[in-house]
Amino acid sequence: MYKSLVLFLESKNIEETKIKTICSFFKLKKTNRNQILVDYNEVCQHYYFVNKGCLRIFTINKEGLENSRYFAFEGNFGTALPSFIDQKPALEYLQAIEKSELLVITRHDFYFLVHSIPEFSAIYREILELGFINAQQRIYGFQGLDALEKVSWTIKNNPKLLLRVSNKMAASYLGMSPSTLSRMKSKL
Amino acid sequence: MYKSLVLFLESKNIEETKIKTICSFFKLKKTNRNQILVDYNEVCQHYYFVNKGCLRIFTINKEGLENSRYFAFEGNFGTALPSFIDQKPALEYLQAIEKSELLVITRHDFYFLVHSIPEFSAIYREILELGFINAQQRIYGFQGLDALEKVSWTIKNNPKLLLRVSNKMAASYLGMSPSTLSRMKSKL
DNA sequence: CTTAAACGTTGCCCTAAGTCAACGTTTTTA
DNA sequence: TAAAAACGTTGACTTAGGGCAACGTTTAAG
Repeated sequence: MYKSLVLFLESKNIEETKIKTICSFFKLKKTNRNQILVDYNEVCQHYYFVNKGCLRIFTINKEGLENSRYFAFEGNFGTALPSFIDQKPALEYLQAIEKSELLVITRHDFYFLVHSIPEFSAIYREILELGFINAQQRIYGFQGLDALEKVSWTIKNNPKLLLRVSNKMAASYLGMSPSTLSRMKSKL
Repeated sequence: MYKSLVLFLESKNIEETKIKTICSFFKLKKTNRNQILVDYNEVCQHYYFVNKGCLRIFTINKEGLENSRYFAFEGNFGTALPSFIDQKPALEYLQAIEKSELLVITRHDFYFLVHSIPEFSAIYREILELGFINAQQRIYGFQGLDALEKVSWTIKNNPKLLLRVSNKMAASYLGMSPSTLSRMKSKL
């Protein structure tokens, strides 16, 4: 059941007993398609590891349009991180966009592991570093590119995205209208 | 000389002896206006604390246009972080855009402090968390906003930026042409 | 299984923002 | 301190991409 998490931790060269300890803090949670895990005004109290399915972080602007920030597929961690860190209302949604199996840890236990297991602290640091690098690439990658280039860039750098995710959600991630994304896809 | 760094560390409630230790790893470096600290193909080996002046991270795209990613003013840390982390060529520039006084620590010493002083590890984690949150806000903040709204958003969330930085650099940060930024400023 | 709602695609039109050029001002360099 | 280069602003023109609507298809709900 926790196989993918164990695999993930093994890939970080963590010894078996510590892996057992870490896993013992996670609980399995099954979700429906489109189930909301963190609501707009909620303060985020959990970190999620995707065993199966897919998570999305998004918000809705004043005109009612969605803006997607991140998709977490199998084998990745995801949560409404700014809220998780600062314990302020999320001002965004965390959603399972497919029927999913998630491994969930509470914030309390997460920080307990961060402080008590140096290797777990290193994993968290790595998550933050990767998240940061990823966000920077997205800023660089998107700034000054036209719509077609953004789509090509995403196919190259995040190939799962356009395959797993609806046209509408992908468009809201790419910062273009669904019509434009549709037109760009037909061009290549 | 290191007063602003000491103040910064004191604000994180670090005890005096550790502050002394931390400071002992930093060296003062004075730069000219527009001096490049990390070149495009260089691997970044230092972390910088801005005592006086201002740092900028930017890149240049294939059409020769600049794209600025981050500005660090007095009291902030800054470096070409993705390169610093991964030790790959930066593919971006780190530049002092004013005559500056910087406190510099080598990557080796930086990670030594991260691993040996838990409070310093926490500071690094905080830098990453803030950087991450900042990047997310920028993605949300800019996506779906028109040029005028981007400028207002930046005045609200990063008021120093438009005051300290040239029109051209600010435009390259905001992802719009200098002409457009100029026009937007005249509207408000 | 049937009906309704949401989605994806495409055509037409429109607007926000980019490009280019001109001109005055500031900064840099010799 | 004089000449050159870079910058900021503004106007005229162009264009990428958004809005809207139509239509067929897929998904959800009863």
